Amino acid sequence: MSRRATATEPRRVQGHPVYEVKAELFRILGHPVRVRILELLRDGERTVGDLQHELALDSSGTSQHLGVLRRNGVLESRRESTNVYYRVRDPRTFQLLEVAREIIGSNLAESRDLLAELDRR
Amino acid sequence: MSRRATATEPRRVQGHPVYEVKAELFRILGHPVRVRILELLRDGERTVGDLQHELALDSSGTSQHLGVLRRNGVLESRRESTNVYYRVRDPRTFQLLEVAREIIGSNLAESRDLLAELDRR
DNA sequence: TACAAATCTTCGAAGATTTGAAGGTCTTAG
DNA sequence: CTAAGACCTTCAAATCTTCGAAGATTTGTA
Repeated sequence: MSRRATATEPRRVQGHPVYEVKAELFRILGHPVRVRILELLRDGERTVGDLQHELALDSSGTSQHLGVLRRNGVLESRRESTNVYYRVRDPRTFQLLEVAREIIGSNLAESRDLLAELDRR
Repeated sequence: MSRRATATEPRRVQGHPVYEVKAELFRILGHPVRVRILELLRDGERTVGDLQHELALDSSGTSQHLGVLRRNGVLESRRESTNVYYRVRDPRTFQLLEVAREIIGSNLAESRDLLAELDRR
């Protein structure tokens, strides 16, 4: 035996242990505007102006959040004359949103049940 | 027609629109220590001291991160004499980690392919 | 009761993120 | 070439998060 059982070397991605990269992905998704952007992109690409309008944000805020998502590989964009179209790069990103919704849904159901329980006394 | 097409009222959970609650869940998961805690709990409950040892953290840091996860409904705990055992409340939480891993995996594969592409010139 | 072990809380400094304002770049139409 | 539209960047103030030290609680045991 050359190692203790608990001292497993963590797998790495681009020099960072995987759990850090995962955390970073979640942190990137951890902003309401960015979640909404992803939801708006569920049905396909959209221009910045279009998103900006739906989000009721200014140009700066919209660009900044899109930039965070693009630089971190969640979104990609293409330019068509003066418009820039954004889309989600990996469709599994939507799965994250979907699973999150499910978890939230049943958390809610549980609190409802708990409240009903309390009422009954 | 009583409303414009784009002005849909957002669904709400505990007074917050769903996209905010989703973002919050992701934000909670968006810290390397908290991701590791969840990974350590994949095979069942663990005591605080045990986690603390694996994370190589002090008691304060461990408690604080566990507290964040518990207060937000990701974890739950039970006490057995002086030990507190933590476990993940909803197994779908692991699905989030799993999907994140897949996304990260293929992002990595893509960059590898891109680099190979560049090499070939 | 007094003590030790395990866990939790509080607090302030340091660090990271968000926001909004201002201005910059790029592209096409005229 | 110039103007207008669409998008992006920079910057500093405000806000939020993390970290570590110190101490408080809780529980079982002598």
